[in-house]
Amino acid sequence: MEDLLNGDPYELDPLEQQVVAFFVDGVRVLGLPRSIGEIYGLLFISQTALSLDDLVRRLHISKGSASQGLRMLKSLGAVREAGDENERRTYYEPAIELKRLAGGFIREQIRPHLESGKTKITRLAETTRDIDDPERRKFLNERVERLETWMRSGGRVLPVLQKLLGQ
Amino acid sequence: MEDLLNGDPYELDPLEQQVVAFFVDGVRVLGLPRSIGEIYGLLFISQTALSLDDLVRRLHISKGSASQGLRMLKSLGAVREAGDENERRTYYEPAIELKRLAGGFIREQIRPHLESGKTKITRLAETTRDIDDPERRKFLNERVERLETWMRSGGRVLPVLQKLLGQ
DNA sequence: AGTATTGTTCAATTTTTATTGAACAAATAG
DNA sequence: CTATTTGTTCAATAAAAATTGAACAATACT
Repeated sequence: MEDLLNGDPYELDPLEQQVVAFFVDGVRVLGLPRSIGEIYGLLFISQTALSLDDLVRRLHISKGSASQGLRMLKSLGAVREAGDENERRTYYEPAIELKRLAGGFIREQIRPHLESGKTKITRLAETTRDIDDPERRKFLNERVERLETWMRSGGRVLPVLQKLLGQ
Repeated sequence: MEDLLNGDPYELDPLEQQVVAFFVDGVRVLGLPRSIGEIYGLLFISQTALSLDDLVRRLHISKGSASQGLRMLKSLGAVREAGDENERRTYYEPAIELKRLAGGFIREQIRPHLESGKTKITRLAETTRDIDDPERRKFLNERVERLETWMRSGGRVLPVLQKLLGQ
């Protein structure tokens, strides 16, 4: 409101835009909304911690988006609240260790699906038992076992992934 | 059209529905459309190869969806055309080796993004060089290096992933 | 006490993405 | 050659997902 004559002083400079765009693309690959990429991107390239209000003003996103975006980023361990405990508002800074980022993503977005997948396969195995035709049942059992193998592989891969990314 | 009195003989039985639902959920995690999961799911649980038309009739999806879905599944190496070269229409069967599935997904969906990411970071590094303030430039260089480290880690992880899933 | 500020929630809206179906091309059958 | 069958393409439509913004709660300031 207090910018007279000249452009909005909160506008992103070209480099900031480039970085934000980079992360917007990045999070889309992970299936996360663009606002997540914008927020993380701006934090990533900022030398100082930013408040929710800073993000709203500089990215031109709504308070709602910023609030929800920050919540998700916190749950992923991708941002943390900056020190200053006695400040009125809270400021955020990015976690930049790949280990932390990958770990959060695996924990929040991948593991739950793996778990629910295992449950569903168990239920599938039960349904398969009720099939009358023995030949059909044999085929189905093979397929269910295949799914179980997939899940086991998935379970084995995640820790390795985390180890490889954490250094 | 030729079903008299009774229900559509093409309707999925409960077990088929369960499997299809499983794959619909599965592909959503990967960021792929539900029709992909439906098609692959039905192929996965079918003892015989199915034609495009079979998929349309049994899943109640349009020819367009089936055609596009099969194209993507072929590009991912997740389905192949069944033998019978002299048949009029082509029949499809699923690839069920995790190695093949993961390999296709990595090749088609992950590697291209990694590559374009590297390119963008190179461009970022160039932009950073033009920054006047030396302190700001130093900070930016650190961040760009961090991104380069991430990409290197990503590049190192993929082959390991493939190896772990292939057995 | 009242008033400002900071942040959350969620129904309404917008934006994005997937799906449909009609038009079309290619290939085979009659 | 004409019909039919098989499959693709893509503009229009429907469905899903993200974003907004107004209402609200909580806390701090005067």
